[in-house]
Amino acid sequence: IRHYNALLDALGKANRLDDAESLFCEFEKYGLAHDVASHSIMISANGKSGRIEDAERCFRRMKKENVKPNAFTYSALIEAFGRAGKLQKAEETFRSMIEDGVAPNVVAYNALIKVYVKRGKNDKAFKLSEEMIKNGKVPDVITYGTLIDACAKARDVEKAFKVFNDLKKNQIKPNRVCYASLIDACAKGKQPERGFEVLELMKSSKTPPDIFAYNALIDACGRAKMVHRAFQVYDEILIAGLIPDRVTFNALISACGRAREVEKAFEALDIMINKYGHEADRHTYNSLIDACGKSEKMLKAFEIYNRMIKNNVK
RNA sequence: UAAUAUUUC
Repeated sequence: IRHYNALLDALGKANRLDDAESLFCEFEKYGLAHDVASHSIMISANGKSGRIEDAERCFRRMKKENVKPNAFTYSALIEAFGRAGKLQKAEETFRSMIEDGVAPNVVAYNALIKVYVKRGKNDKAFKLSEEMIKNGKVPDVITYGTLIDACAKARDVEKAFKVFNDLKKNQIKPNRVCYASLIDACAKGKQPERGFEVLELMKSSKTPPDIFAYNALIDACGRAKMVHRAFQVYDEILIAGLIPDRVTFNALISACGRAREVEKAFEALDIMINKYGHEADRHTYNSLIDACGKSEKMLKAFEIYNRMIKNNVK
């Protein structure tokens, strides 16, 4: 059964939902009964593909087959509802989890916290993190990472650092995600210098910055219209032996746009395409058009727009 | 065997 579940999961992760569904239905033929993992995999796979109704259907099917959902199942369902923007259903799922006698674990809490953050309900996110402690669950690095991200989205730099300090107070070692989120908070809060400090902190904490951290820092420079420094960070990426990705260039182009440096934006575009082989995506086009607009190069903006349509970028 | 967080906003 484990091998079949693993196969189901692989199909789901390869976005081959129909194949996964077929295999799921053939279990009986092989003399296998679906277990809780089989069902959870199907819920998760459908949820991740944005097929929330199918995910719900899988959950009902599970009940019909008298297989008891566990924490994995509920977490997957909460995540699925969150992805679909259905906050109430996510909350409802969390409650029914408790009613069904399945104690929410850290992952279930984290999943719902994330839904709150996604919906901009930071108060509820923090409240739930406190509630989890009251219920004897220990927030993990993901809990803190999610909360730091919540602060970033609210542009609350001070609170982001406060959460980061809480994390350390609780003897948790911040990982790259936490650092990148913290830099993102500095970016969104327009405090690039603190972002650079966090980058240094990463280095001194034996957590070499990854591309996420660098990209967030480029964005920090961009929002402060510090184009030159943004490109310095880009150089540092290369020195660190990392490969700049499309986000790197999009952030650079966006930075140029904010500072009305259209020429530089196109230089970055050129390097992105011709040196790294990254195709322009909708963010790239957005930033380019924005850059042209800000510099009153409307003709150029229309040209880019047409190129975007031609290349079928949605 | 399955569930949760970060960058281009």
